[in-house]
Amino acid sequence: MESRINRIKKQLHSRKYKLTPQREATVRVLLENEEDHLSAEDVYLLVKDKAPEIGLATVYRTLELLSELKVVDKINFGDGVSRYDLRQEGAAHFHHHLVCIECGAVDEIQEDLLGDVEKVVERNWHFKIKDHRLTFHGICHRCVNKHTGVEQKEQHISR
Amino acid sequence: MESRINRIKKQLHSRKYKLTPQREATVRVLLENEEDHLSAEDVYLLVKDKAPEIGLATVYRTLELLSELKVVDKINFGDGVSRYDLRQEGAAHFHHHLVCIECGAVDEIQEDLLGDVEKVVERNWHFKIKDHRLTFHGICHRCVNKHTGVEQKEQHISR
DNA sequence: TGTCAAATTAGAATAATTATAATTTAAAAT
DNA sequence: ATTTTAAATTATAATTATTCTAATTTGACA
Repeated sequence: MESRINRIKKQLHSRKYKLTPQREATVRVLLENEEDHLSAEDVYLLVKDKAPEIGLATVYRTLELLSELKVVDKINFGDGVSRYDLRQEGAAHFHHHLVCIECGAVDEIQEDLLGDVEKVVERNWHFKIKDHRLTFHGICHRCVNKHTGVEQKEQHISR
Repeated sequence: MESRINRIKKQLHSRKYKLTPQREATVRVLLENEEDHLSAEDVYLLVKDKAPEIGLATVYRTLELLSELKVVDKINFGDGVSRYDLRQEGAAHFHHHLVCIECGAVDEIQEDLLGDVEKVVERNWHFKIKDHRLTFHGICHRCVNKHTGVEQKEQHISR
């Protein structure tokens, strides 16, 4: 964990930014909650434990900065809040997500499944791909198991 | 166009909703701007020409309703606003998008390129897919042509 | 025609995010 | 060590998008 923070520190320095105590506390929260998809508000509340004097605006600014550096990705699952998701170190692309329309769980797929699709898109649409966002909406393995076949037909997306 | 509206009308009726004048005006705006990715505010301003007395809240409610019926899809490209995109009639899945990080253009891919990927996901993650969202970020064919090879390396995402 | 539920309206309220102005911090230069 | 300077932070205000509320209107149908 310390080494990971150090590498992020170097990334910041290489772009002439500093790793201030507030920024460090924010990064630690993200590392400690790598599995989750935290909103800025969520991060703020967690960071307050480490650095009670921090302001919400600073958290927003820090997350924005980390986005720029590709340390986190900003993503929106349609519930009106932006969420911030740590990118695997060195990953060229954002990972994929499985959003359960029943229980709301968000699972991650770290493998890149889009290699072939991207080749097709670049060739046929003459579009130079830099990154991608892929999210599947459906029923997660936990909820599938909870169900009989009949009930599964009645699901639909809602807010 | 009229027949398309009629079919939407039937869809509404089958769920016990009415096609009120406000709803019809909203649907017309969406049909007339099928290529675009309008925000609720955009739709509101356009609908006002047809039905000046309409309220913004009604537009939101109508768009929400059309989402439920899968006539439109609600999508967010990360700029803080939800946008509403007409679904091709009868399409089982949402279409894909190409977002240009340089000029901001959003192009559509109507073909479903995810068939194989979805099979893998359903099998390996035991996830029952109902729908998907796929967006590529990169440089569109128009901007690629504007550029020399060198300049292309300098692009990055910003807000 | 009267009744009733659904839909709409204007405007208030809420929630997320960004901007502002004053203050603090910390590195670099003297 | 002190001064300088730019960057960063804070508290708070402002803005923007979206949803809620209460009162009113509409329209199908008994």
